[in-house]
Amino acid sequence: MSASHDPAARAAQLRRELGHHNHRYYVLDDPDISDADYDALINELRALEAEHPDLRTSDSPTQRVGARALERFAPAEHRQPMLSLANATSEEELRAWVQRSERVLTKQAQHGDPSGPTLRGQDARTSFVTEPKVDGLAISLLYEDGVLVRGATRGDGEVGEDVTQNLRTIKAVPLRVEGAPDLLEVRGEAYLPRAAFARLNEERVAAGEAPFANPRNSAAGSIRQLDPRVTAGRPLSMWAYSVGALEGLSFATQTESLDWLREHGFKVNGDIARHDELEQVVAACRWWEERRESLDYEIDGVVVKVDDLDLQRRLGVVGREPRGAIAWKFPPMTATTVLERVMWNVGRTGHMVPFAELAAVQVSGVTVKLATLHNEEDLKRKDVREGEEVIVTRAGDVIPRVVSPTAKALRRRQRGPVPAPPAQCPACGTDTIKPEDGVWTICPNRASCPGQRFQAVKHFVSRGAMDIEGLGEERALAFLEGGLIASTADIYELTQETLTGLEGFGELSARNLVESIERSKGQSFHRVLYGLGIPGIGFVNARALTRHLRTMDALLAASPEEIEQTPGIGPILARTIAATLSEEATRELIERLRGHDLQMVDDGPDPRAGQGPLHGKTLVLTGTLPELTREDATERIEAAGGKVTGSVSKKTDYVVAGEEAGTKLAKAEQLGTEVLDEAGLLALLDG
DNA sequence: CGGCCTCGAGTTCC
DNA sequence: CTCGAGGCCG
Repeated sequence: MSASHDPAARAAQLRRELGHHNHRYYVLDDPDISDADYDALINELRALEAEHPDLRTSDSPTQRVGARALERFAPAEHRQPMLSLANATSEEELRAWVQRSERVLTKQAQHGDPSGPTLRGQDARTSFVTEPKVDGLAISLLYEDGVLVRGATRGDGEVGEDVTQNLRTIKAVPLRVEGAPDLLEVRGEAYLPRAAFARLNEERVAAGEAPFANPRNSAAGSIRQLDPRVTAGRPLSMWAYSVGALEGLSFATQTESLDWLREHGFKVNGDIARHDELEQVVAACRWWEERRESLDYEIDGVVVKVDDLDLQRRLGVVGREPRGAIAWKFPPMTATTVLERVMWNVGRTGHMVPFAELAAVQVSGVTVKLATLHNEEDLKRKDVREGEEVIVTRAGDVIPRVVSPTAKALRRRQRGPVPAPPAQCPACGTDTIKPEDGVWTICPNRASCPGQRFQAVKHFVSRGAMDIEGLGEERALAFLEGGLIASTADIYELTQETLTGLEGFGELSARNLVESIERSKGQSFHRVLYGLGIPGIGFVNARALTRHLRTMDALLAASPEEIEQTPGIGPILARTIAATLSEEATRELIERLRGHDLQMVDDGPDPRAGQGPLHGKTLVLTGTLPELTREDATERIEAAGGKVTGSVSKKTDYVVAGEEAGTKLAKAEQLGTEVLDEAGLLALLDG
């Protein structure tokens, strides 16, 4: 067999052979030739393609390493939205989901839908498929006539990023699918095997580079590399788990589609199983959880799907979540480590806030060194001591939290003292006090404690208050320490001249900051009031007060009794608010801000005037909406007479669910609260 | 009195 | 997002 005879035929043969070897090696994990022999084949093909550029095809194995770097990724619109999944965190929720699915199907069947679901006996019953929920990056692969034409990330579910060049470098991604229908979209999870991740990190450390925090992050980061050669250097793999858009072929069940994918060169997890009974589903979830640590890939749960694809479609979509599938999430991971020290911070209102310094430990994929201890009472209740072992978790899988001492720590005969709040404020050294009836030890130096002032400035510039872009935590601290500002009002006296030349400031950034400070003067009165940081006036109460009393002058002149007339404000809050407002320091701050033309009058709609379409309705927002920001949505709901609260209860009329809706959506389902997506909300707003 | 709500605070990733 | 404390309201 000589290349000189017929280059085209030889090239085709090499491609076929290399495709076979790639599949054996990367998908089946069972190579049948040596690496050297493989290299010889690919080099021969490269040489051939270099000599005859017209022989180079986009599905050639040599094209797995893209040639040039991109400037940024093009948007890639999904043929079918890539939805997120509802979560079940307990067996009960999983059972509830199964029962609910079957109930919905039964109801549809009873309504005599002629093409209704298959019934077995009285109730609609179906089989379920359990699949590992791999912690990686969801991707979509689009094949036209069997050739990979586009690979995309999930993005917002509607539009992702075109990362075709990078996905081509993944050996488990077939570039060509023999016997594929006209159009085929395969969905899967790109991930970095644990062993490969460990190796990669060793190499990075050896090369003096920072190691990656966890396989998930490095997989996501690798795929979003602009230069595909970097991606090619990362040993990524991919599990295929479903078929999206499809033309020229159809599947009756999830199982059938997975079998097809497996037979056509995709890597499909071999432990995916089908079950007829709920008990088997639960058992499978437990089985995965037990094996979790021993797998070569990270999983954070199990996806349970209704096997019958027609039934899946019938179950429909609520919010952004298909009802035909659910993610059974493993309980948040905990870890054991040593509580090295209990430290204290000063909160905005002067509270001493304890936090834990921990011996660094991995908790569900990230390194944790600090964790909240909440407050003094909580600290006492938890019964932890410095130098002892504690259990750490991540609340909502995000915020590190000390749960309790370990059993071992509790068994110690001689335990250290219960950590006590400091006698002096850690920020200003003033003697702390603990009011008789209070839970918190406080720093009484409200006016000039640098800790409290920092918190006050941080709060004032924050997103919910004046939202001053370019003035974050770090700069606020630098300005305070540099003596540039002493209070929030001083922010409005910063000029381009004072800023230019300061550490980190050029002419441009100085101008930008001055501009955004100027812009913040347009923020509405309720934001200003909230920004003052008066105890008891959070975002909601600020809104209520400005609505009710309309102007700063009216508020300053109001007696506690008058303030109490505001909906949501009772006698206790009214008294403390009036007291704080009458303090000299508060008055002075307000007058200075007024001097800088901040809004002191509510120009919003008078709630008594309009009766909007949402009048008297309570809504809860959860997840990320496709278009509206949370603030926009809140504003529009309120303009329509509705109220937005933070948690779902019996009083909630609607839950508006977006991307990655959390527990609130689950709660809504449980209570039977009506769930809307953004379009549904907009429709309501229009009446 | 009990349910519901708001406030205030923390932290890590990108 | 999540939690505890505690105020508000029916």
